Amino acid sequence: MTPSRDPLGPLELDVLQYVSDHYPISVREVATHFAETSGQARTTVLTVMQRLSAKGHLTRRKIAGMHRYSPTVPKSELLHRMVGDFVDEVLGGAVSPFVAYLTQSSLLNDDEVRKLSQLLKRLESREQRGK
Amino acid sequence: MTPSRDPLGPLELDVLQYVSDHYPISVREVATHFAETSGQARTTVLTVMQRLSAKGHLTRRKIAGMHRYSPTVPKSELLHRMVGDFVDEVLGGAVSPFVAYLTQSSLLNDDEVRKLSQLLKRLESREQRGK
DNA sequence: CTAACCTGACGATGCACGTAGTCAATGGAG
DNA sequence: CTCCATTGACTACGTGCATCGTCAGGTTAG
Repeated sequence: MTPSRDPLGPLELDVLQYVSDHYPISVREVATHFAETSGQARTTVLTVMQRLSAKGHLTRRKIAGMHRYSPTVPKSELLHRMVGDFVDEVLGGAVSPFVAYLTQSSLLNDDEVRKLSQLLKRLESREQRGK
Repeated sequence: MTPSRDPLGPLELDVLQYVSDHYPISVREVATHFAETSGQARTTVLTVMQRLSAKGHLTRRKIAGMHRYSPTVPKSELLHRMVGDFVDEVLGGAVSPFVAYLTQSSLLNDDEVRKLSQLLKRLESREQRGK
């Protein structure tokens, strides 16, 4: 099942990302992590993961008597979609505000500037070939 | 009052942005717009705007017998904060996913590529002076 | 001045998410 | 085989947002 484009809540997002970084993972492992970092109860994490599964963001297989969860889409695609949704819904499709954000903040390190530079070159050549 | 960093719901966000683009604006005008575009009732818009005011995102003055709303912060700052929140909360502070997103999509038009280019120049010179 | 109309305050409902308890099933230890 | 610990399903509740109705008070057209 393809994940729906439902807006996820903050905890759902955190859990999904954690699973994406550690799959295949059991509820217990995820619960332990979130119990330590944010203090949620095991059942809370379990519920969230069940909801995430119901929404199609996670799948699970029964291995050695317990469920191990994995994301339905790779993390790169997950991030891509989240960024895309943000750009569409919040920024109305315009990336300019993000560019403006970058100019005002000092978030970028040398490496990221380099990546951005490469990106730009690629974009320019692509644009010239008529998008 | 400074707006709180509460996560806003989708409609709250839309309304806030619309007000930011048309302030000072009356509830009626906003309601008419959203009635036409998304079909919400006047009272829905009114309620949302009251919540937005309560949260400190909007202020209002009584002019000619009715309230006219304005944002408490300019739109540029609003967008800046929204982008910042998104980067922090969803991307965990890393802008790389954003860059990756840009490389894979054809969202950028010539103008935005140009802006990006200028941004990059500024960034490079800044980086060289040791951030 | 008064009635119709507009405006805004309040209240009510529904749904989604965060939160977590309880209980049943399952699997492993003796 | 039986008992305990782990696991997961189900249920429940509080809060926040979307939704809108109602009603009172203010404004305006006659």
